[in-house]
Amino acid sequence: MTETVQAPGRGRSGPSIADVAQLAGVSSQTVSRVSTGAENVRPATRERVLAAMDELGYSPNHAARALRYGSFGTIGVIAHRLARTGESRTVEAVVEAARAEGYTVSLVDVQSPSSDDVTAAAARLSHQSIDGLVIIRAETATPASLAVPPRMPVVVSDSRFVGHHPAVAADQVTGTHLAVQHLLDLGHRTVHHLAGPADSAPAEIRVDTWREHLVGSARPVPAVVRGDWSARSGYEQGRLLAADPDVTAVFCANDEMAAGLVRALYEQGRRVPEDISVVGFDDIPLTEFLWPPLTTVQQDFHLIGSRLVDLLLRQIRDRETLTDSRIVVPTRLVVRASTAAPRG
Amino acid sequence: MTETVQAPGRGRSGPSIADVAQLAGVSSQTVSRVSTGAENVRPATRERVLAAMDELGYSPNHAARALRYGSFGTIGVIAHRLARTGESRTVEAVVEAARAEGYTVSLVDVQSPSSDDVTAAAARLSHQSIDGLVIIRAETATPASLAVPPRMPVVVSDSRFVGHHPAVAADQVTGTHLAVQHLLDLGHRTVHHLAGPADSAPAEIRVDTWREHLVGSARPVPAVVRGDWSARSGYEQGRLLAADPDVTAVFCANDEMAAGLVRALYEQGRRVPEDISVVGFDDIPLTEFLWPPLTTVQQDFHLIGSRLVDLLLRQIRDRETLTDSRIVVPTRLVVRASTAAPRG
DNA sequence: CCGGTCGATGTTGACGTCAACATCCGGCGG
DNA sequence: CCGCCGGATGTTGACGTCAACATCGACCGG
Repeated sequence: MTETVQAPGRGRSGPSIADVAQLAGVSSQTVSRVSTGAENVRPATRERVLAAMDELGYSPNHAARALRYGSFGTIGVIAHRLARTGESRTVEAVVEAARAEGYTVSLVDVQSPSSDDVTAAAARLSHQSIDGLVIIRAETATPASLAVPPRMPVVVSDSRFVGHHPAVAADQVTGTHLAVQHLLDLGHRTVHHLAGPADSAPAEIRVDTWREHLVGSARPVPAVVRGDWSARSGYEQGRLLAADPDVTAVFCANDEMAAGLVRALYEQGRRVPEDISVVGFDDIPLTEFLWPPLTTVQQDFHLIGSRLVDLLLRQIRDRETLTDSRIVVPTRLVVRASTAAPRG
Repeated sequence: MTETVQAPGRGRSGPSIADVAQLAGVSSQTVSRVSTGAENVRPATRERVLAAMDELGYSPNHAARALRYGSFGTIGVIAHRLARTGESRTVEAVVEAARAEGYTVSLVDVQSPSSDDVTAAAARLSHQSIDGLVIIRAETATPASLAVPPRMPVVVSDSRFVGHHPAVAADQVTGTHLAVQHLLDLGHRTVHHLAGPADSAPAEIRVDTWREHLVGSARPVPAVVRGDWSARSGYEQGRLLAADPDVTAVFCANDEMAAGLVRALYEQGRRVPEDISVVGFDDIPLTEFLWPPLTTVQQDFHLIGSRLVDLLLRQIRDRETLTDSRIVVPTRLVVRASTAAPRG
């Protein structure tokens, strides 16, 4: 397709293999052998070539190698709102795992997690010579409408894509069950839910699981309250919930909203956990040092990141077709001080 | 699964310009013209080529273009501990600004911010065909020992590199002065400092500025207390500080340590701000919703990121030499509820 | 001393793209 | 009716690298 004009070439991109060859008085192929670490080069020759490389500051042109090899040593990562806790930790793990395997990472941050934006980003990245693609949180995208270039290995951190693309996802269902059951076990009659935005897939999984659990336990199901993941939205919804005397336990879809909620509750004179118990989700580093320390569902973002890379590299290296693969990374409940039995 | 039958002589990389040309019944050069948006192609021909591209799922091979043009449309980013607030927000801004200019980002996360690791990462990235390099927080690296490939445009988010590389940095000096002066203005006799690790350049700038300010104001200078940026380290140091009755005001080098510190103080029965005032640094999103909401020095990571890209692209596109450039991004003090006049 | 062998090194071509130049065609002025 | 002109399209070669094959030379056994 028609593409934007390239930024004007940077001109000479340094010395080439030929320059080194000339300086060392050998053929370019010998230089190539040295630079790829081939065995069959006399030590004296190798020394001479290395010296020439050093003198000229030579380093191999990756574009040429990529062209020759048909592979780029690069994986593309599409993320949304990179600065968010889960995203940045997952990306960090992906970058780390990729490096351990000798790959670099090309990163794109999409404005919205919609099919259109993700598809566009995938197209952009595939122009950028990548060997595979990691999509972190496709959120509002649907398997049907998300298009990735044909033959491009892909992994998605979203279990809805099972059957379309290999997926790695935290076990949010179990995590949610644990959180809700924990609150019921403490004696709460029911559990309110401060959910993430409705266009987020993980948010919806948590809502659905929360509802199922309550229904399955024959408890009343309160109306869902919505935030947008931010602490501020948690604070705003908290002000409303604080006014409702029926609320004794709130399961929040992430820790930041939980933090905002807790503050709003305090400001309205409702103590945590004495009056209202609160559970978060994610276990971000600060959670333990909030007041009170937050009971939360821990997600292992680091493991998710490295599994994503595992699965992608299996496709890239072994040409495996893994569309049905699904790796579920366990979650666990970390009980701290924000939950307690209801009064009376 | 059986792997797909290889088209003769081709690996995983998709159809080439030649395949499209054959299908459309034109020469490869005409396809190239269509794909670069050249004007001189008859509309009917263009249509035929576009249809062929579509049918084959063609997209240009970036490695070949990069080789041809000597430019890659990619900038390299070296970060340390990507999941940290400042880093991830800066990287996000860099990615966003880069995309707006038509560049993608290649990301490396180094294990340690030392000269050796950063130099190695820079070498690795330069093998990866990048047009320029952004180094976020070189921390323990020194200008003398940090080596980047010759002719490679570089920007560093660290003012110590002025004179070696163009730099963009938050105005930490002013931020620190504001924080310390704010506490002195409230009537505190002096201000303690919970610093970051000694091998971090920003941490040292804050220490030095804090000390200078106290000396300049003829106040006693307490011993520096060291954390490692984590909330846990703030908590641990907070337990010690809580035992010292002379402590009435603490300036913390980041918000996370401040959060840990506040919690430790509470646990030891010292209230914030009634007994001890606390100031943080960064203004991370949760700061406002801690209890009490934290007075802190706000850094504009987003602006830092976009300025880094500005400065880098000026070098890449215009071949400008900017080694003496330095952009200082303002910081400001956000006063919330964790600071007050000392009792009595 | 000679053919043979094997390791070191050189030569050629191809990866996909695109700029420069070459060619081809229709139309138009003379 | 011819030749010229300009736009559309085709052909060639080069970007830097490396695999495959070619060559070269020294050493070895007979």
